[in-house]
Amino acid sequence: MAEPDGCAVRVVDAERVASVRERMPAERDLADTAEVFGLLADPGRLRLLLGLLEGELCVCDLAAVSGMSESAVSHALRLLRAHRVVKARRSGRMAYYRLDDAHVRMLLDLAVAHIEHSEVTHPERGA
Amino acid sequence: MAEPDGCAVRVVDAERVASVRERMPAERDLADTAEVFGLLADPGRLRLLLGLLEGELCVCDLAAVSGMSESAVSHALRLLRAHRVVKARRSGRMAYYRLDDAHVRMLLDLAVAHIEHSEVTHPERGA
DNA sequence: TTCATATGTGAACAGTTCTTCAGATGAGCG
DNA sequence: CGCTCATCTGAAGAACTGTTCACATATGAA
Repeated sequence: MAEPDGCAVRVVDAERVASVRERMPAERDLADTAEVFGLLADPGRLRLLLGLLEGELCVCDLAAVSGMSESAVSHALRLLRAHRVVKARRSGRMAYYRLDDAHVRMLLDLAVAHIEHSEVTHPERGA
Repeated sequence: MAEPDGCAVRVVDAERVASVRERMPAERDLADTAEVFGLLADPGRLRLLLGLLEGELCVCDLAAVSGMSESAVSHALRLLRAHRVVKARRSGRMAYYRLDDAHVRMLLDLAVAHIEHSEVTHPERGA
């Protein structure tokens, strides 16, 4: 206890601060979580992942679906692959990608639900 | 139908592509969603928001909780405020912030649940 | 093998983001 | 009023990100 923490930061509610800091996840978990959110923080990658929600697609179809160049898609997929968010299945010279992270799928489902719901509550935005 | 879309992209499964594109949310919704994820894609902001999960805190306590400088906290809070993720209550010269977005709270809860769960499934990471 | 095709990669560039520093604002106190 | 303290802000620089272009790899067909 009584960790000085190196920072000369004033504190108002010391008890709350201590309690919140105790529950704060480890730095590594926070970084991992932030990274996952970061993967979803790009409209292009979001389009790719939403496209994969219903099943696997090959790279060229993902390009068609997302409107991105095939190179951009390949770079994006490499990033997603590196984080085990998608998985590739090769068949001949084609590569079929699919979602491979249940947590990310939940986040995507939640996002879709939110978008659809906001189309109800904010119909002025139109389709 | 038969939109050329300007892009000369080959397509393998034209039917799937058409179906997926039909369900694809509007560009604006995708951009909004990506922005929200982007707000959560930073360990510092994540610490601030997790700190607010249990109730409001003033800026200096948020700095203590997150280990960030008060200036960095203020900048982060301004960003979150601009996106209506947090809300400020002023009392004298203090500013008390609290979460103000049910959707973001859900995402945070989901993240916390995932972190706690992964501590069970990957105990080697320790606390 | 040679060719065409599907995907993957590296380098470079533009745009964005995060932090810090210095100072501004604004409230309370004497 | 002048002073202090809590918060906010703008500017500047470093670091990161996403895209493009050119090329590499690899598979299947001829």
